Amino acid sequence: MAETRSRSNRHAGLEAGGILDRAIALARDEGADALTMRRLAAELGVATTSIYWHVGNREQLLTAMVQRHGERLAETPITGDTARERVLAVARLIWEGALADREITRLASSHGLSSLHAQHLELAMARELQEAGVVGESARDALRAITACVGGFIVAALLDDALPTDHRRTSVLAHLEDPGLDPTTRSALATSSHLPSLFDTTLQAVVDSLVPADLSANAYL
Amino acid sequence: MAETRSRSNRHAGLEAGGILDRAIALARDEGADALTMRRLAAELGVATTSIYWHVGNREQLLTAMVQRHGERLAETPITGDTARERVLAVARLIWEGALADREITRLASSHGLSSLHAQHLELAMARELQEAGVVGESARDALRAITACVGGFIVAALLDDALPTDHRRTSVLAHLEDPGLDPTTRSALATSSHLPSLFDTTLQAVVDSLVPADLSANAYL
DNA sequence: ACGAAGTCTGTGACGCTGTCCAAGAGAGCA
DNA sequence: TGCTCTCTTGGACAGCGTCACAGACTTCGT
Repeated sequence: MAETRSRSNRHAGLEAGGILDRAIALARDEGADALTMRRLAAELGVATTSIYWHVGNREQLLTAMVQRHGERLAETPITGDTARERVLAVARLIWEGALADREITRLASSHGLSSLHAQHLELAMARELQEAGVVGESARDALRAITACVGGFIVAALLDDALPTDHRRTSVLAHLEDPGLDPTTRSALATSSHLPSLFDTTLQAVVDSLVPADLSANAYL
Repeated sequence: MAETRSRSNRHAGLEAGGILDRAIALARDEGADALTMRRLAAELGVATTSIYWHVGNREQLLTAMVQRHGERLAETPITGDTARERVLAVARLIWEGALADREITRLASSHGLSSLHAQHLELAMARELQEAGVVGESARDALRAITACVGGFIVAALLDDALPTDHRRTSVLAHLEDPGLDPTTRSALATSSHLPSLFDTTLQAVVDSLVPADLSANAYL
């Protein structure tokens, strides 16, 4: 009965996995800023140093959190008739997964861990690219280009709901005087785009430019 | 002789502009992390509180820095035969300007000030879009999509040279096992793409999908 | 010429952060 | 019982942004 949970509950039953889950929950529920070592320790009813013992310092904590969270993102099945469509579908999965838990994404993005966060989905995209006939350096470059654009849209979406109103891009651009600019455009710039649909059309174009059209499904092999 | 420099050198000849320039230089020369209030004050030979007096708190300092730096970015003339080409040229200007002073870009990007940083160039892009016949909400959406992709590439480039080797994306992806993946692709994933050329081809595709081809230069008007 | 008003500067503190040393408590084994 | 290994803790350290307060200097009104 005391043997079952491995050998790690010597004192307080604290283990790395539980710390990570609690950290993820804390960031998701109360924002990325709420995730401090002390706050997380308090949440666990433990001294700060215990986190260091089990997980390591803050950077290691964030890395492990993002990795763990990223594994869950890759569980959704990929749908689509052609490989080309499935490439786009994976892009959409990255996008949706990132926005579903924005605070984790924010944490990952501000610490250069986005690649780690989406690594499994990127691998899935590499597989779909291969099935579409894109391999080797072309696959590497296609993957890079697509994920760069996806990442850009994610950052844009994160900024849209976290920025103080006075330097959102809508206000920034609208407050810039330009006599030559069409008044229709000018007033449109003060409103915000519908990012999900913009994401779809833009990434469609990017994927189409990088992945050849379906040559009855056997261009390579 | 003492009247010439306006009326602002009451005590130490300190003024907002000088503080901002020094802050920009400090960030550029010694990295974004070196820019602390105390460090900047020491650099200026002044107490920290003086910065608060002239510029404001850290967020206001960063905002003013980014704004000032962004104005200089917009001084480069825009070249290109068709309006469509000039849209791409502006995108390239944003990209190159951002990478020329990476530390400032890093500062802007990590504080949600990227729109502010590139605001003048974005306005220039709006003008070129208008000349290409894209106005109103279409212009707003095109601008948004293009800048999102540009931003994504910029973030990707910043990460490439600032990340510890062990969780760069090349290592991250290469260390992921997948039996079904083509060995050529697998080894290519361990190398890094040439971002500048990838940027060009990708943004070419994005712009082409959003901006109609040149209808002998007078589609609108 | 003298004092009041306004403008700028410096001192020093507050609460917060990540980090870690050194000491202790508990379990298992001899 | 005592030794060892694993885990937990308290408390400190240096650094950060921020600001209340008091002092110094200039300018102006009288």
